[in-house]
Amino acid sequence: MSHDRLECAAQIREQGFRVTPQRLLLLDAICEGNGHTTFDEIYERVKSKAPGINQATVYRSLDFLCELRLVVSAEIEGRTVYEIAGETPHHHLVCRKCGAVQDLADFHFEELRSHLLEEHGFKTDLDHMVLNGLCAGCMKNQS
Amino acid sequence: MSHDRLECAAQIREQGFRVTPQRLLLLDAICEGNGHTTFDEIYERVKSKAPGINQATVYRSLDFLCELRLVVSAEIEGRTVYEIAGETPHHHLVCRKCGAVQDLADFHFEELRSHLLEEHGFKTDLDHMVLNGLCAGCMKNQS
DNA sequence: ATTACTGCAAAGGATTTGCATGTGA
DNA sequence: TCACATGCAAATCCTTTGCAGTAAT
Repeated sequence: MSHDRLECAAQIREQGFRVTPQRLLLLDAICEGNGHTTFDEIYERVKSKAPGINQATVYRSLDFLCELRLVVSAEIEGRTVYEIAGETPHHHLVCRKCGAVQDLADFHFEELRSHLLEEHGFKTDLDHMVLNGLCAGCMKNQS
Repeated sequence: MSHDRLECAAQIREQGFRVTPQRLLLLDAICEGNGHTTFDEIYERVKSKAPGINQATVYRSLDFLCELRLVVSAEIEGRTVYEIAGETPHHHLVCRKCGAVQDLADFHFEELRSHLLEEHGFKTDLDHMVLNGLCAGCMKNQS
C-alpha cells in the first residue's frame, strides 16, 4: 500500500531516465489518494506543493510512469484514474447508480485467466479491471 | 447476428420517438461491421449513402440508440465501439500487440457474476467486457 | 399542427505537440 | 557537457450545444 520513493527512483534511473522532482511529486500525489486518483486530483495536489508545474508535464509524466509500470491506469466511468503499481493486484466494482468504488481481490479472476490461456491461448492482463453494476445499497433502494 | 429494421423501428416508435432515415442508416452501418464499429467507420459508411449527414447527428443518434438499448457500446483501447444489441451477450479479447479483437462467449463469466452477487451483494452488468492481453499469435512471435 | 429531429456553426474540454529553456547524470 | 525534461503556448482532436429550419406522427 505504500510506495517507496527510493525504489521508484532507482527503477527510473536504472532504465536510463531521470529522477526529477516533478516525477517524485507525482508519485506522492497518486499515493495520497484512496487508490483511484483522477488527473485533476493529481494536478491539484502537485500544484499545491509546486505551483509552477505545468499540465503538460503532468500528462507526459503520467504516461511515462505508466510505461515504466510504476503506475497503472484504469477507465472508470469515462475518466482515467491512476494508482501506484506493485500493490497486490486488484480490481474495481463501480456502482453505476451511486458511483461508489470498491476494490475486488484478484483471486476471483484466477480461474478465468487460466481458462482463457488454456482454451484460447490468450494471455489476459486482467489487471485493474473495472466492473460496473449495482451495489448492494442501491439494489435495496431500487426494489 | 442480424438486425431487423422493422423491429427496431417499432421499438423506437413505441417509446414515442421518431423513426428517421438517419437512425435507420446508422443501424445499418453498425450492422455492416464485424461487430466492433468505431464512430469514424459509422460516420463514413452513413456518409457514403447520405452525404448530407452531420457528425453531430451521428453523435446524437448513437447516444439515442444506446439509451434505447438498441445499440451497445464498449471502450476498446480508448476508442468507443458500437454494436447492435440483442445479439447473444458476449465479450471481447483485445490483443495489446496486434490489436486483433475476438469475441468471447458469456458463459465464462457466469461463475464470477453469481459469486459477486452472493458474496458482495453486487450485481454486475458484466456486459461487453473488454479484456486486454496477448493473443496466441503474438505470444509465439514474442518468445 | 405539433414538436422531435437534423444541419450548421461555434463553443467547449481534454490531450498533444513544437520549441526554447532548464537541469539531472 | 549534453541529452532528457520541463514550461509555455498553440494546435489538435473529439464531443457537445444553441438555434433555426425540417420532417415524422
